[in-house]
Amino acid sequence: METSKTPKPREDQRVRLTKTLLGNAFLELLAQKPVQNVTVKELCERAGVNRGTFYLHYHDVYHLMEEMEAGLVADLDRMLSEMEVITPSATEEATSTFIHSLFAFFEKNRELCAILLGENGDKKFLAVIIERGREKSVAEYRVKYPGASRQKAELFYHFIAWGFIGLLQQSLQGQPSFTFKTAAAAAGQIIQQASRYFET
Amino acid sequence: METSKTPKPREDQRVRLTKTLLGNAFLELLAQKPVQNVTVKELCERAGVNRGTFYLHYHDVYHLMEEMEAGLVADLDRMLSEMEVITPSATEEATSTFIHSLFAFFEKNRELCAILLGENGDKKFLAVIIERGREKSVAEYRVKYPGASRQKAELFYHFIAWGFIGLLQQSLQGQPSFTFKTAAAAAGQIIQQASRYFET
DNA sequence: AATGAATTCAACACCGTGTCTAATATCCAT
DNA sequence: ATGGATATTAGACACGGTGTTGAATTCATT
Repeated sequence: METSKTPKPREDQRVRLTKTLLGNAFLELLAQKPVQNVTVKELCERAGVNRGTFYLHYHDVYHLMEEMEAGLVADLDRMLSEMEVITPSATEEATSTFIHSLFAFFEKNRELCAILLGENGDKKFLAVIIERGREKSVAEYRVKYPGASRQKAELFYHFIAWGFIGLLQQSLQGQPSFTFKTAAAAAGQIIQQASRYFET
Repeated sequence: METSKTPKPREDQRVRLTKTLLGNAFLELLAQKPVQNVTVKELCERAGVNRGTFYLHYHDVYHLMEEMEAGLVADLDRMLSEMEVITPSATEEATSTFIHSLFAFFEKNRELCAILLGENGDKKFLAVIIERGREKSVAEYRVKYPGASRQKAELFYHFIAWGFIGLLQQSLQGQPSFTFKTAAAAAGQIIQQASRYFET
């Protein structure tokens, strides 16, 4: 038998079209108002799609949003696994380029990410993003700093991850003094210094 | 004339009652479902308050939520101004106790904070909290590390603030390994190490 | 006790929702 | 290219929550 799962017959062209139309219209609306104020009616009108068609694919607006998030997370996972090259002896340069790659990823998907991470954003998305990097990062820390307890590594990771997202979020919101480059550089340096926490 | 502003005739007992009833019922519901699924109807039924009365005080559920947030922020501001004692030469202990105080504050208002900072929480609240501490903290950094540029201080603050909230949020969610004490201690140590960023 | 204000109750039109049907348009495989 | 399958459309429907109103009533304050 061939790959029993995910034969991926590639979605019908019509479906892809309507989904794209809905997605674009959704982004336009989210740039104006929070999700909870986006109505299926106006969304479909803007997209030029029949309201009934929407319900053929999604339960409600939140379902649509989740699907878009899922796509983004899938891309992120793909990127992370590509640089899976485990770095037990991660040099400062390695982590630096890693951080830069992350920033680049979010920069590439700027429009959606700015919305999901901005005010009116979805905190679940934030939680998922952070959870995605947790296991791998904690494992890496414990290799790098053998003396550290699991709890210590977890505490450190959460602090660092949130801090990272904080700078990233500021960049995405278009703060002029928070360029992607400067923010990424700062994140790298701060994290490096903070790592001394393990020598406590 | 007496204090022209905020004569504070103290709200009528009746409105205080209805507001507390609504507030409590709101918290109960928020523990079960996200805000966007809370309906005015069920909220009033649970609170034992007439639906018309609700509209006498609030536009919608979000208005109610904002008022509760505002109260919390006001308390926080009060607490911050009380320890206004500017610490140009802030010792490690001073910042440590400061962090501990912050954790204590959130612990005291645990129920509401856990909701506002948890999944389904309000990202605006997070933004407000962080903005509240920004100016003062940045100013303090620039006194402590005279060589640091404003931008550098801002970058550092955002990273630290988000990291702090990250640990706090984990504690509030009741992660067993993230006690308030351990989380506060970790935050203090990590921040202390990270401060070396200014010596870069 | 009297005044003023807050609450209640019922009713109202309005709007978005979610579902359904039949008709139409479009895709995909043969 | 033609077929059958499938997606989209248009319209209608009941349902439920919304936000507002008016009159009656309860309650707090003086």
